[in-house]
Amino acid sequence: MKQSSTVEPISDAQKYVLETNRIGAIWQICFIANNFVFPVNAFFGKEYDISRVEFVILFVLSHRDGLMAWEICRMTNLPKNNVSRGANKLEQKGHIRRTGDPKDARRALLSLTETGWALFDEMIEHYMDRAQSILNLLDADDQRALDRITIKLSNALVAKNQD
Amino acid sequence: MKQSSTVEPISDAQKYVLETNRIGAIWQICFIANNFVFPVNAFFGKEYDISRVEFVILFVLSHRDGLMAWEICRMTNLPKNNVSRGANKLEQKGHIRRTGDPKDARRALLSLTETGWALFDEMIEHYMDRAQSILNLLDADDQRALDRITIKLSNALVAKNQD
DNA sequence: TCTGTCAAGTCCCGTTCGGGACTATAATGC
DNA sequence: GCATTATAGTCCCGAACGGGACTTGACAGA
Repeated sequence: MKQSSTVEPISDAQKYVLETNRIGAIWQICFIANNFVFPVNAFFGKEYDISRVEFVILFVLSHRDGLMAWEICRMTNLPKNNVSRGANKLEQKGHIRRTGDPKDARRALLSLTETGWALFDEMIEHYMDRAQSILNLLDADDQRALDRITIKLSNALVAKNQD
Repeated sequence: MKQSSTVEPISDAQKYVLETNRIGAIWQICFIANNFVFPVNAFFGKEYDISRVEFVILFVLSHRDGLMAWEICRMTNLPKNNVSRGANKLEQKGHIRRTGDPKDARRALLSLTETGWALFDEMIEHYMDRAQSILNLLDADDQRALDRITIKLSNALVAKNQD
């Protein structure tokens, strides 16, 4: 591997940043997230013709069916026009269904169709493999601790964002 | 707060996803990263007219001066055209300087200027405040554990990507 | 029942993004 | 020395993104 003119390998510079940066774990978290999300999205885009936003919608609906678009926005921090577009595309492709709320014509409850479930089940396998191959770089104790702490932090963020 | 027709508050659905999702800590990590990065970028864009990529370049250069664009790409997973654009804009604004390598005309070493350092010092304060306000949702032990584990995982990813 | 306000979703439009082709320079092999 | 390959960086262009205006429908208050 060719090195920079500083003679120092990149991995050393990366480690230096990781270990001395002034925003601590947040930098690492963004680094890990980017390392995971970009390749996976690129793969999904090519393999399944599903964008990041579309996958997130499928993912959320696989846990709670019958959500409205704005609920998905709140749950994921995605802007509503982005979710709107994603939901429209998924509907066009037949992966989700909109059920109008008879009591409120503005509302549309989104839910996965048969083919949507089939697609999601296939995609989530790839996703899990990739996620696990990253997490397996840690030993079992650290994996458990990471899971516990990130759930705690996420829940705290949810609560914080609520008001 | 208006609730969905499912009667269930969104935060409950969010918690459910967080705790039952099949990709584990990776979902949480992406969630936390997005929760942090989006608002901060929006703020920086307005307040300092600095995009995400530009800030990342400043951030990396603040740790290791005199890097080349491709090294920043490797360190951050950003595509090279994006870094190229960011570096050009930062140069136009006078925040970084390109020093041509006399031995290799293709190479240009990037380094922060005085004004670049001044800008970065100001921005990093905001960044640290935001990061800390999120991390402080955890107790001191968990903060330490999270830092330790994410550093370990990041370093492992760096090593994995190397080959 | 009219009017003002709010809420869900869509549309418009300028910006950012990123894959891949391309340019320019250096290194390598014969 | 010349042809080939590799490397650093830029350019082009279509796709994705997101702020904010807009549309439509619901609802509260007088």
